[in-house]
Amino acid sequence: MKVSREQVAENRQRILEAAGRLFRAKGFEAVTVADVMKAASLTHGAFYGHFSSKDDLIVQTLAHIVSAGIPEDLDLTRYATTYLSESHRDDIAGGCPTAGLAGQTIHQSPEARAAMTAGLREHIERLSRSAPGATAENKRRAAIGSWAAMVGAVILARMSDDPHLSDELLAQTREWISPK
Amino acid sequence: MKVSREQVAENRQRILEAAGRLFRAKGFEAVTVADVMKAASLTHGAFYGHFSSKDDLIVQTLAHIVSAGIPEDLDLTRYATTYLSESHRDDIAGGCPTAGLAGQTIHQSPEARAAMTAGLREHIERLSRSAPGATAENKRRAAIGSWAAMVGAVILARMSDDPHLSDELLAQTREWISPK
DNA sequence: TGTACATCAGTGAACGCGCGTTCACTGATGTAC
DNA sequence: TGTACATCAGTGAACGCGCGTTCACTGATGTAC
Repeated sequence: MKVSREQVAENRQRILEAAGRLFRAKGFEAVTVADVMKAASLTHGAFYGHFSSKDDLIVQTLAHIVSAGIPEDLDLTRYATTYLSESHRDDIAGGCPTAGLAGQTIHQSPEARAAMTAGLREHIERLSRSAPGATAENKRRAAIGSWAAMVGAVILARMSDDPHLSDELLAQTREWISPK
Repeated sequence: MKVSREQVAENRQRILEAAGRLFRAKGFEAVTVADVMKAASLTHGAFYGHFSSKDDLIVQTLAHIVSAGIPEDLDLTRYATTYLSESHRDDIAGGCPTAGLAGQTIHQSPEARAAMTAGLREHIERLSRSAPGATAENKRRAAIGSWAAMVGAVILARMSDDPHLSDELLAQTREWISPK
């Protein structure tokens, strides 16, 4: 049955939201179109009214998700503390899309990589503003180095099946970034 | 036709080698059992004589690949320079398995994660020996922080579809790690 | 050392399940009068 | 404002391809005598 224009827009948002969480939690390939639609409380047939293909959904989801959740004005040290927390490590579905999806996006479509790259560029710029350093160049270097360490540490901490090593990765990276 | 014992062992090595390169290049899910066997110059039917399932192949491949390629005695700064080089970024199939597969191993079997964790633990220990710092604790912290940054930077550099940004990620992370 | 035969690694066809995608149909929406 | 009808978002069954896995068969290996 036909639904109202607002309902259509809301359904599309629900699909993107569900896809965002599922992709982060399980990875692009392990999530089926039917999974996403079920999580959005729709049937899978309706999918192609919103997106042209699963690849298209991936691109739209990344574009929808990457820029969300970065605070406009952030303090790098405080951000690192939150980012490298155990609760962020454990919240894969709701956590940083870069940590959750960057490794897999390498093997996705050029459009998907472009969406992630746009998010990365913006992320670095925002971090640069509050990064330590006398010159703009030093600030940018600190932003990039810290961001690489944060993303790497969360990925490794999530991968580790040893809780003690996982906690240590987060704590040591936190302390290693801050005194710099 | 039956083949000699040595041939069997050699075939198994070829399968693991081929799987290692293909998994890194394309990801676990995008590579089929037939792809791997073809790359090893065998037919797909022979696969189950060597491994009990594709999941089993993933575990065996990770165990085979993780500890290989780490120099016994390494200098952290020199290692970082090589690791954060453009040629390492571009050699996904032959490059570091952690950078290539850590993000996806999070979603694999407990055995696969255990194999990667074992490699990670060993890697950190080796890096700790040559890391800067007065105490063992400081050395270990530097090793973990540097390793997280290296892995993160290579993943982000490979993900970026902007060659300039990609090069910058490597160069800045290199410089950010060294002066520490 | 030579021969006969049991073993078993590899072959390639086949199976069956799951997933992306399509499509005829339904019925609420929203527009034309 | 009310009514009639065209539109079109969503439904759910169906399709077809690809992939993991199985299996009957082949023929070289390697062992027993």
